[in-house]
Amino acid sequence: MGRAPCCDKANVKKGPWSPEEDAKLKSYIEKHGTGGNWIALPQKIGLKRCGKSCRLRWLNYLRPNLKHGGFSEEEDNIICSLYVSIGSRWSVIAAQLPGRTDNDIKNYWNTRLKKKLLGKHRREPRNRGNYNSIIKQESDVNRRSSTDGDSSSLSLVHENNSTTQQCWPQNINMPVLPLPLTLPLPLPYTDHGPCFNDQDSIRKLLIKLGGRFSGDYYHPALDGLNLELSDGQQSFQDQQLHVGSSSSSVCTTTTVNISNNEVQFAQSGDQCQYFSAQGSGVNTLLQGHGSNFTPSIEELVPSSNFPQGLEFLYGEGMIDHNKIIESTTNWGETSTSIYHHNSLASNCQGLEEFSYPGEQ
DNA sequence: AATAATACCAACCGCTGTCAT
DNA sequence: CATGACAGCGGTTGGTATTAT
Repeated sequence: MGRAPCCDKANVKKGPWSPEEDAKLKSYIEKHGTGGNWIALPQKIGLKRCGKSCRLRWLNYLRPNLKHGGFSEEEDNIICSLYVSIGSRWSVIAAQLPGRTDNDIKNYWNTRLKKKLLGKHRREPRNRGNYNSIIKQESDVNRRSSTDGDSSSLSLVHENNSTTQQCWPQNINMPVLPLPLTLPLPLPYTDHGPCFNDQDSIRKLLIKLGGRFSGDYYHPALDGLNLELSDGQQSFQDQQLHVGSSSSSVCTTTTVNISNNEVQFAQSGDQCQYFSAQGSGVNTLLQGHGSNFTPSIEELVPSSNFPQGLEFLYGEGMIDHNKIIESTTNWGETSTSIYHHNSLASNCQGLEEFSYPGEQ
């Protein structure tokens, strides 16, 4: 038996919210709170909206202290770092970015950051003339000062500091490999055919980008993108994982335990979060491992309870069953990020061997 | 100027987790 | 323990603005 619908769909308004509806919802919640029951809320207010819709509107738009658009470089860094670390756990990522909603971050990632990753020039932020945009501009306190800030993020600065090609955003710190510096060509972006939307492509890219995620750990086997290690090196403890940016004040410790068919992922620090998964999901998650794996990526991605879709970061056979993996994650270390090397030339190194599916 | 293509983002949908009964 | 209801989450869609042809 399926779940009953949360509302009478026939008598519920859908689509964009009007200013009047926003005002009603906002003033009611500010006065009375949600009452812990979103479903009943619209009736109390006299809105012909689904409770879920009210909740979403409040959380994503009307809630105080929300920021819209205008993501800073620092926020870009954090989003990218966390995406690499934990995948599309947008609510978790949003929790690290005050004033941001998961929906906002998700949209931002899907429409911009992913493309930045491949060096796709993105257009100037648009000034949409609708009602929401007006609100947005009003609340957009931290909008980037100019699109230069954005375009700079698209400029590749070689080690000689000369701007050369569009590549990885300048201040987004991506994993780098201990490779001789070779400037990659800009990655072509297209919405058609093999593209970055393909998770496998993303995985390949990030894996190639991510031969090392900790400067404290180095294995010569990682040189030249040889990511395989022998069986004996499957447990990593107390590896440092630096994520964040220089000005971030958030510091957490991440601990992952994989044992007894259970995965636990805990973070402590300014904000404490705890995740765990167990049962068949873990098996699914961990299945398919082989004898070879990539320790550096395992370091990078301490959470083995990746949600579906994150396994692309590992590739096949990179997680071992019943191993206990501990990793500390320090957010906001003095170094810029998870990826340790902060020159953009380095940031782009990993791209050199990246190729699209079907491409040589 | 008209049309098509692209980019962006608010909102919806459906699933899962949690809690009360 | 089973069931139902709700909250929360992530993926997806649809509308609209902007840009390209």
